[in-house]
Amino acid sequence: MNEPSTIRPRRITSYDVARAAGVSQSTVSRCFKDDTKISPKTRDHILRIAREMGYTRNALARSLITQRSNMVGVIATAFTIRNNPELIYAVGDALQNSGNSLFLMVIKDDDSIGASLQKAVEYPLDGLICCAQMPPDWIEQFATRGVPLVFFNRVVETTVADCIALDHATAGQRIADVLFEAGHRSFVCIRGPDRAPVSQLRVEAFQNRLHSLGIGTIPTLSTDFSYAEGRRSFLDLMARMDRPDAAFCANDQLGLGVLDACRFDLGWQVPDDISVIGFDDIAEAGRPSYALTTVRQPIVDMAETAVSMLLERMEEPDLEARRIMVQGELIRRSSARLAGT
Amino acid sequence: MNEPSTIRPRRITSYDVARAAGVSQSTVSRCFKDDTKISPKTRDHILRIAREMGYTRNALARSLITQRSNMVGVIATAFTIRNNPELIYAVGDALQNSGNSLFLMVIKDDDSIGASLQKAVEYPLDGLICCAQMPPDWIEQFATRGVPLVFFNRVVETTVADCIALDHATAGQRIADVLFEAGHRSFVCIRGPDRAPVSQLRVEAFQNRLHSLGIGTIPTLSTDFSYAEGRRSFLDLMARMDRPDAAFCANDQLGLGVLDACRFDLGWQVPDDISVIGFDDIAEAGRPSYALTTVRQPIVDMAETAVSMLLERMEEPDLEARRIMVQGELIRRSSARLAGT
DNA sequence: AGTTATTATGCATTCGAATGCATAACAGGG
DNA sequence: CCCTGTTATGCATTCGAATGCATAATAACT
Repeated sequence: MNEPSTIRPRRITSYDVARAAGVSQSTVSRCFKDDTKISPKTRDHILRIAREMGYTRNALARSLITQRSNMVGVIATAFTIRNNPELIYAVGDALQNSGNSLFLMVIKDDDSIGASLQKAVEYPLDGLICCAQMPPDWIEQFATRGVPLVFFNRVVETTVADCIALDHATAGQRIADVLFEAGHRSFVCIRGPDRAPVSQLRVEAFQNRLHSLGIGTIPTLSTDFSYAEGRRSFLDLMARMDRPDAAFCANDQLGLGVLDACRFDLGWQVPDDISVIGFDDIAEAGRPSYALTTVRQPIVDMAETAVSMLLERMEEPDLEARRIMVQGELIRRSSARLAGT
Repeated sequence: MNEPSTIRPRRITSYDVARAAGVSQSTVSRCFKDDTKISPKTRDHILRIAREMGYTRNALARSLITQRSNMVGVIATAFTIRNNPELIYAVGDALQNSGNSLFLMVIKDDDSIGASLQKAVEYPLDGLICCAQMPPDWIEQFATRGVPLVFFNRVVETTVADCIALDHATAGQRIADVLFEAGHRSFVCIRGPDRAPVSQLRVEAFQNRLHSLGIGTIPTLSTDFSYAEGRRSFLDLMARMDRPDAAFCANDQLGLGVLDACRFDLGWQVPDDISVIGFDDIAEAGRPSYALTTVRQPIVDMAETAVSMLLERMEEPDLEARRIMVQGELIRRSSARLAGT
């Protein structure tokens, strides 16, 4: 007896419009497609009535019959969203410009992706941009279902999905080189989470290069990729060792934290006492208060490329898998003593 | 003749599963709902077959019949996304925890909202959280269609939508008061975009309060709410006037820009030469390199509240409209000389 | 075993738009 | 005015799952 006091008003359907306009439902339907032939007279007539009645096409019903939802899923971790809001905007904008919509699935971290993948197939989404790690069987799954898939900054060994990523490893090496050339000989690393592939690639390449240049073990701390952790863990480390020549941080947030730790907690001069290098070139890194030397990750370009790759694959489902490696640009600022200009 | 070489494989439907399991489609359907009675034996049997065949329910088809898409729209401007990525995450997370999905519509600015609104009714979304200005006829539109609507940081005069916003005006006044009490007598304002209501509310309240305290016209510049513009426009202003006692910035990005302008471009001591105050309390404001005095906007709490308001209204469509004003907290840091502790 | 109470299942319809095919309406030509 | 060629419209079906109602199957009692 206690039914909802306000019933959601019944939706106006194409049949309602058809009836009111004295035509068939098919004719109404055709009014909203450009390609079909329909006499201008009836079209105007129907459109007027439709407007008066407040009729709008139901995208869900259309999707059911056209087999396209026009929704593209994006899976992003909390970290990605917080650190690369530009990415979300760029992807959303590009998608919308191509007539698609953005179905955003946020996940705590790479491990909690399951539910989102399930949703992606249930809805069903026309394509997926994934900024997180994905279990191989799921990759397979999307492939067999014919859902185009693009990985963003996660390199995946597969021939059934595209992938665009910064070349973290090369950049990590590069940093090792320029620091070494500039005379630095003792180092520390502040990493992100242990299983963040991005952090891993950057730091390991850095360390390996230095090893091959004859540097011994490099003290390294894992953190959660945040400013606060960067600052705290660096102080931790410095409490138990001598000041190194340089600190390499797996991303800029950590870098900023380390910079502040040096300047405000330890009272060190940067770069005279120590060189600090970050990764990403987020906006704050470029401000004079920080002037963090870093590697630029052109996130907006990458986002746009990711979307076009996806759209291409949506057109042409059996394109060969592409693997785009974007080279990061070393941005020299005053937080590090570097060789060269 | 040139048809797509890879045809998207036909989706496995409940009929397919039914046939394979030797039951009817209805029975398959019922397997995926907890509430309906079905014998454990057949359920297991069907679920096993469904899994083997890779069957997943089609959310679109379900929505068509249940009249619920389980998708909630969020409309956010580029600025909101860039400046409050936390908001996106918090909203997305809260929605997902309640069994809904996030349909994100990004817009360039408040003026380009039209297309998104159209999409919101077409899809159709079960509810809408709008972080932008919306034309009154559209508000009406959603109301008549029975689509719950919550405004975030946009105060709208309406009885048909909820709204949660920071009390920008009171906070603006408060800042005027504390600066005045601390002896500041000459001021400048760096505003955001002219039609950003948030900027308007903050700055006008600040100015009005100072006027009523006997302060004359306050030099004010409109910008685009970014660090770069804050820095640039402040320098512009300082080129044509004497140093004021205090600068009030409509948000923290501007505040950081002004701070850097003072310290790095003008060589001023903050807060000795000038007090700088921002608004929002973004992460960077709290770092020692800036230590910007500001008003905290509890964005994550607000986001969660917005979602619960929406969910409540989705349950109970004719709740009275609520208007929640969140009080900002003044965060005293070292960028301003203030009275009191 | 017979009768009732209780599940468990199936049938048929519904949601709203798109579309292939058939046909009606109309225009143009002789 | 009739015939042909277009163009515009309608009919009927489809997409995939949910659900009220009817009924078959089973369980529970005498």
